[in-house]
Amino acid sequence: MIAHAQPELTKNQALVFGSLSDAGGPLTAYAILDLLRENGFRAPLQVYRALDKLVEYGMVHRLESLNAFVACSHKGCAEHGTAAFAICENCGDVSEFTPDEVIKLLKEWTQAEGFTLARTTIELRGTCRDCISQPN
Amino acid sequence: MIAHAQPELTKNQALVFGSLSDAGGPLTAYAILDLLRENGFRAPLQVYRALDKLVEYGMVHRLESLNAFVACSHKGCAEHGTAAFAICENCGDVSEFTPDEVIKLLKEWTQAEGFTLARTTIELRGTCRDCISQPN
DNA sequence: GGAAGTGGCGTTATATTATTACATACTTTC
DNA sequence: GAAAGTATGTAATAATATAACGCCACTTCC
Ligand SMILES: [Zn+2]
Ligand SMILES: [Zn+2]
Ligand SMILES: [Zn+2]
Ligand SMILES: [Zn+2]
Repeated sequence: MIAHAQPELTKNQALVFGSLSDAGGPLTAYAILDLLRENGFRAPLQVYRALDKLVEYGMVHRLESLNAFVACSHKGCAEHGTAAFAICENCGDVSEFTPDEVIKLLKEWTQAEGFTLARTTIELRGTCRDCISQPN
Repeated sequence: MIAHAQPELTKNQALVFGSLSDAGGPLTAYAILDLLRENGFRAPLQVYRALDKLVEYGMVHRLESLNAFVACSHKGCAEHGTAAFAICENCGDVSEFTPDEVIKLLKEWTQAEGFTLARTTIELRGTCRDCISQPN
């Protein structure tokens, strides 16, 4: 949908994206900061500035209900339609998916309302299959 | 969907709900606190505790992408299905709606995934009809 | 009545998340 | 080389949210 070529990342952007990719799940900005202190990071703004760009490039998604960030789950972060997220409140796992039919319905609603849609947040909170089947 | 009888509100809950109803739009917890200082409010917890209950009762909704709260737009706050919100980034207006078909599709996804859904956040950001037609 | 439990409230302090402001450095463009 | 644009570093602060403690009112159970 949003067509971004895979951009050259600056040093800080690459470090932040690496942290998120390695984590394999959501991290808060301050968690990233702590991970990157050994790489010379000293202040939150270094993280937030990189995150702003990475989100703009579509390589990282912001989870509004967690105030956290997660690397896009797609290979090479190819551009894709609006994403939705299922967040397990037990283990913290986040599943990204692309509910095209849902997006289509929401777009129809906005068009009927005359609302110009810029950005859509869809976040499901609950318990993932693994946590249900393995109650610890 | 969620069946809550209209509960008796405590004094603080009534004050907070009144602020949100009067505002006719979203307020942050600290904005509510400032509004209620003349009513004796002194600390954020007084607001947050009331908001927790009001959200639990379904009378107030939390807007995750704004870190703000809004009174339910339904008369008497009758229980209703999962709500979605269209938020105008120009004028701040928030429209609450109940996209039942969207919710149905999302539920189908969660059932297929074995994900036990507890709570759904759907927030659309953009520009409302009025702000489009009256560009200031 | 008294003990124990529950829920709301008030207050202080603190934690967490995010931005403002200003200075420096480097690159691209003309 | 000047100008503009972009990335960076740093300190300070703003904005959002919770922890911890004690008090009071009320209920329930013996
Ligand atoms: Zn993605
Ligand atoms: Zn889980
Ligand atoms: Zn509602
Ligand atoms: Zn508007």
